[in-house]
Amino acid sequence: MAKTAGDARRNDPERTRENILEVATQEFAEFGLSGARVDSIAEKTRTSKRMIYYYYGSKEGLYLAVLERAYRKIRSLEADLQLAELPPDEALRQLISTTFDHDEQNPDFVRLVSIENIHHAMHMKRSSEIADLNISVIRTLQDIIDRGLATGTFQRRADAIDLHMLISAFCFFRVSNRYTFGTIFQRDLSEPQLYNRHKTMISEAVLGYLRSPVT
Amino acid sequence: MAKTAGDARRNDPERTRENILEVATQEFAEFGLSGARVDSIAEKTRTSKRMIYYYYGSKEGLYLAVLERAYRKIRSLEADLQLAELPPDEALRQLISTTFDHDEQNPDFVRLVSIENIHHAMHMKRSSEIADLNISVIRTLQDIIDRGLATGTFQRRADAIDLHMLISAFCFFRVSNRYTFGTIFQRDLSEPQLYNRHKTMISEAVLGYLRSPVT
Amino acid sequence: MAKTAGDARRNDPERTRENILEVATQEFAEFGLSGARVDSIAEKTRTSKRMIYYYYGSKEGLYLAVLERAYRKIRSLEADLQLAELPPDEALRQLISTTFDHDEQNPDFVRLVSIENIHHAMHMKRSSEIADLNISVIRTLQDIIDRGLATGTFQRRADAIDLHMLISAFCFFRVSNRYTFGTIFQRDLSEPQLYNRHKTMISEAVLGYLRSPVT
Amino acid sequence: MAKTAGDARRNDPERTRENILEVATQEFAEFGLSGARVDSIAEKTRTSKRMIYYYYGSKEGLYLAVLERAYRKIRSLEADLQLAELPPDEALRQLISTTFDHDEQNPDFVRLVSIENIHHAMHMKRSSEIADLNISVIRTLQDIIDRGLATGTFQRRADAIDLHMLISAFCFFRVSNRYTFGTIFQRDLSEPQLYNRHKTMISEAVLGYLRSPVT
DNA sequence: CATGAATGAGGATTCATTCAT
DNA sequence: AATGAATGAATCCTCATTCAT
Repeated sequence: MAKTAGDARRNDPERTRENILEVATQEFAEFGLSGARVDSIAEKTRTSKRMIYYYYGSKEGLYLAVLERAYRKIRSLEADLQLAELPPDEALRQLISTTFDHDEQNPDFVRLVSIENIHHAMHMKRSSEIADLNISVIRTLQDIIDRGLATGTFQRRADAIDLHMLISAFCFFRVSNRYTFGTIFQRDLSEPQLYNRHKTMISEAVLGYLRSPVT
Repeated sequence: MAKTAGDARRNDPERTRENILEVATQEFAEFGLSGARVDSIAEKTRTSKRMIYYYYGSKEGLYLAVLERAYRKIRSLEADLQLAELPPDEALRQLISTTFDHDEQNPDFVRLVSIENIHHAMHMKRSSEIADLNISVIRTLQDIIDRGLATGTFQRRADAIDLHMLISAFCFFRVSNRYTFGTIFQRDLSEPQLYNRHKTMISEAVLGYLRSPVT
Repeated sequence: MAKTAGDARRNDPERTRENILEVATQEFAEFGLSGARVDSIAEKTRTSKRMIYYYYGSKEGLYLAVLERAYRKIRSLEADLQLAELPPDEALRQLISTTFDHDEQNPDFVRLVSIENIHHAMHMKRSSEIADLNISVIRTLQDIIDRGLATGTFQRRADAIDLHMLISAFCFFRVSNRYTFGTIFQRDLSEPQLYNRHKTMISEAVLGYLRSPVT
Repeated sequence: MAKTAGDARRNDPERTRENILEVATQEFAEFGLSGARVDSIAEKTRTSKRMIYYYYGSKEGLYLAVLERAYRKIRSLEADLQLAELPPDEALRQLISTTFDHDEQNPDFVRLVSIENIHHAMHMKRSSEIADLNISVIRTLQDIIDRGLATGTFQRRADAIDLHMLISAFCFFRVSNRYTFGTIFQRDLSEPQLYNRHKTMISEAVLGYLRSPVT
């Protein structure tokens, strides 16, 4: 009997591994590390619980693999940015827009990061892969700041990492705290009409900060 | 055997309840809802596991009580603000400073809110107490915005809730994402020297936003 | 409803613990540490698997408790020996007889010790209780040796621990190696007629050793 | 691609089988039948887990092969003894010395026998090879006894199998119970200085037994 | 002769919760 | 108001073994 192209079940370990990671990503993002159930993950998989242990060794091993995969995605996204040609303020707007959209479109990632913080980033620290995240975004930001100061667009010599935090904080919070914020203020943060308003707000706030003279 | 007045252990249910909540707050903040262990909480308590069930019914009941207690603290803090007399920009700086300091000094609260978001604010929604959180800060902010526009200090008619989110996001993120951010950027966000720099940054960003004309 | 004397199930933790130990002793002696099944032990108990963990924490914890209990029995037996009044050779014969009978009658103990040796006495070493086994038998033996030399009954100043080993070795081996020895030599070592012959043999060998002059 | 003569890895099944047995011997001796892990054995092998099943069918099959190999070694050793020319007591001393040294130098064998006893010699019984162990040592011993009685060196008509047990017991116990004995009496039985003392002791005890008149 | 992928069945352990007093 | 003992139902994980090539 010839192997048909569609019979990937038995012979495509890479696909099996990926399938496990996809399912696990959702479960961990939904319930957290302790809250997620290996049994539940296995059921939603095309394979069995046994294979999860075969490939990832333990629940924590699986969680780490999920985390690494999530960060790998981001890294490639950040690396793709081509902002060197744009004027500084425009480049910054674009960078903010990218971050904003990313978090908005990847609530699983946002939740995984929240979860990892609950665990004191313990797994991330142990991961050589994630720890090495050479955050290219910082270099990009530094370049924007330098160019902005040179052209006089910006007045303030901001620290690139601080600036990244300012941007990230808002983009991240909108998603991470969607539920409590929405409950308290009866406002659905995923409403489309808030989308542009918020993106503008964070952009203007950041630009406002960089433009304002140091007193 | 007569109960003596000093024997508060057996005769002060209020103290016992409070003691349980204190311990539980730390445990839930540290390990999350599923991660926390009732046994572990009980051990650190001056009373027994049985009492937790006696007073709070279930693990979730205890968690909810912890959450309500955490929000109760905040509410009183926000209500204490006396900013009406200050000029708008000064009032805003003070409000931001208060939020900033609060989150910095209450990492347990920040973590509890993160955890509650992982749970889709499900418990918060069910709590009549928390849902009723009469967010006075919004009224305070609205007043500041109005006064700022009237005096010409601000140019932008911002939405008070949006503004609150802008402020909260940064203050909250600094604490909630301390671990992952610290790991990736090798920067300890609790370092004292960052404290003022960050507080200034968020203040200037918000003020910059309000000052800048709408294009 | 008054507690009846017979209703020991719920209210006699000591009896429950003892019951677990009895069953576990048999299972560990029969199948070894890794071979024994917690489920199987639980089934044979008057209580549930959960209680095993409640009382002993883990399979190893249970195994250690079983081991400690086994040694505790021996210790009290050894301490009961009253040999000071007997002539040295008679005292020695009696001591040997006691050891011989003990091992013959307690194959579970012999097997547990064999098992513990397979584990490099790892659990025993960790047990403060067993490690402290103040082996009174050594003092008894030393006294017999000293008296025998004084009276001229013995010619050889033997080391008490060596002598204990000489005696133990034979008594223990008869039981511990019953199966392989029996299979190879087609001889059932538990046959009653071998009992006296073997007891005499070890006695005479030991006495022969002590009596013979050092060359 | 032609197989080269030197590529023994793929082409020497006998060597592969032997390699598996060597590794398995250590693992079974170290952890027992249930304690040993097929995975662990496979990893330490030059081949794969699948080959173990290919050659030995099952874990028990492998264990049996290990056991048979261990006994095969012994048999050849015992057969090599050339004691007929020596005077009876000297022959006995030599036989004891050989047994003593063998056990001392082959702790793996001693442990395997202990393990097999835990399993009631079940595998040994099923093995036609081991069951047929034509214990030449018994004939040797019988010859020594007979000659000793004839020459008047010995007074006691001992049973050859009993005598073998007496000798084996001590030699075996020294190794099999090394760990528990060492722990209880704080004495390292593998110390070189004990070596001669113990060898002499067992020799003198056995000779003392044979020399002493039956009362 | 050789192998990487796959797995069903079981095994140890944990957890929130309740019982009986 | 308070509690020590007890527990059913998961939950994570492991193990010897087989499949397909």
